[in-house]
Amino acid sequence: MRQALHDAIETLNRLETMDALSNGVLGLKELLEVDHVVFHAVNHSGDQYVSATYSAQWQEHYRAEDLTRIDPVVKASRTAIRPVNWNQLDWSSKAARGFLSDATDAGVGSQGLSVPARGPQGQFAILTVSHTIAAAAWDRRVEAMTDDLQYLTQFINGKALELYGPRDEPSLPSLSPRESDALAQLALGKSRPQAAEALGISEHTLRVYIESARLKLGAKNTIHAVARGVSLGLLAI
Amino acid sequence: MRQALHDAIETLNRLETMDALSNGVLGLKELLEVDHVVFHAVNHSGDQYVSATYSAQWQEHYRAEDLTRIDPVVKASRTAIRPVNWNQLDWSSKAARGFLSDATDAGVGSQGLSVPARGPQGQFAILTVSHTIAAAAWDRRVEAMTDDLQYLTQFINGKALELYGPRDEPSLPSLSPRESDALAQLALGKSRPQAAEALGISEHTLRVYIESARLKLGAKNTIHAVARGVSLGLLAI
DNA sequence: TTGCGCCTCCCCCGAAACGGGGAGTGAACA
DNA sequence: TGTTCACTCCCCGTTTCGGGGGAGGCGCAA
Repeated sequence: MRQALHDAIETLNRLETMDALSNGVLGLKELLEVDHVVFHAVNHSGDQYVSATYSAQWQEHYRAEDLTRIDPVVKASRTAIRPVNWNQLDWSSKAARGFLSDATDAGVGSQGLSVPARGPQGQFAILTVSHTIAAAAWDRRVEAMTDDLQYLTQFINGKALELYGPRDEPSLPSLSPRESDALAQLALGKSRPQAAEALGISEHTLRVYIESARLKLGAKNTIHAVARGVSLGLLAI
Repeated sequence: MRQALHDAIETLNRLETMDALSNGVLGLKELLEVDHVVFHAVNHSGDQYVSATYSAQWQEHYRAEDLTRIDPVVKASRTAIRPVNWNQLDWSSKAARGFLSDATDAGVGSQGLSVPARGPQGQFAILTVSHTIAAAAWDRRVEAMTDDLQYLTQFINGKALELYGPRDEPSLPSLSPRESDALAQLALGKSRPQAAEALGISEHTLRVYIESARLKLGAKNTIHAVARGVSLGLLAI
């Protein structure tokens, strides 16, 4: 399977459009021998990019109801270091059980594994495989495929970012070390007087750096500048 | 080499302390057949964690001069999707050339490859291997080792986060969807009136969500709350 | 039935931030 | 030599923020 995986990755690597990549992702269903495969990039300027083998009906329902806001899989994956086995999610709330029930009715699969991947500018994506199978059998398959899926997910995410990326941030801003320091101090919770003191400069000087950084980031205000700095990975916090 | 890599990862996986992981990282130098290996976690509450085979003198100099602020490798890796070959960095500025000169004098190695890795809460780390070799020969080695290094880096980063993580964020906050929405709108650059309008609520209501989210995040002010929300991956932006 | 969380809305006032403006020095580069 | 960038500092009026307070309805779980 590992050689087939490597071949699949080489094939994916040659693709040059998001549509082709999307089709390539859908094709992984046979290779991975699961009911469904989903690549779900949650952050792209607030938009979402989904490539899934789920039914069009379920995908439309998910989108229309904005289920990303309450999807326990997305919630858990956002803060996960390792891949998330659906078995280990908290399904205790009524909303989560309702969601799972609706999803199962829609043919999503009773078991799943979701692998998070992150990009340099705060982008976040999940590769999910799901299957209808007994929990114990699924756990064994999960143990066998986790390493390969992590590599596959990093690769697909990297490829998606490369294909999509130039539109995200045509020209990534560069902050001077002091500009970065100024925003970082604010991001760490310091007030302006405290930030100025921490950096050994006056509040007036700090303000100049904040303003300059704000303009470079194309931000509308200081909160926006800090948010962009953090999500672009420009602040050492 | 791949079987040896897999064995090394299994050994690393059994480690239970950061010191042991650090020693394990140092030991990768022989396996990878390079002059130096460095695991450099740049974000841990603003602190840095470094495990490197560089000389103690260079490490102390790097720390004392806070060279992370100007290190072109760190700068490029922060925003990189793929591993960064030092050959492809911008060494044109005097500061960058001075840095490279000092580093080379300190025995760092003339060529390097740096692999970025990210954590769910905005953590950022780099696994760097460096070697003194001709550029063309290095490029060939890079091509051969990139996939393995990406997997190795994700693994070490994940392990480091697991070992270190409980101290980072003992209890990860959970925001209600509306709280998250409120901060997300601010993070996207909207003023409070605009954010309220976008969400279809009053400014007073928005303020309640901002305050509530701020308390849950343990933030000192709104900027801090947004920064934490973004870096913790809690905001869909 | 009670308590809690989420979502919704309002008021006052002092402190802080913002938006506009002004200025300087030193180093590096064309 | 002139320009640009980074780093440094100051003023003032207006706007926004944050800390304090108040209130309601709805749904869910114990």
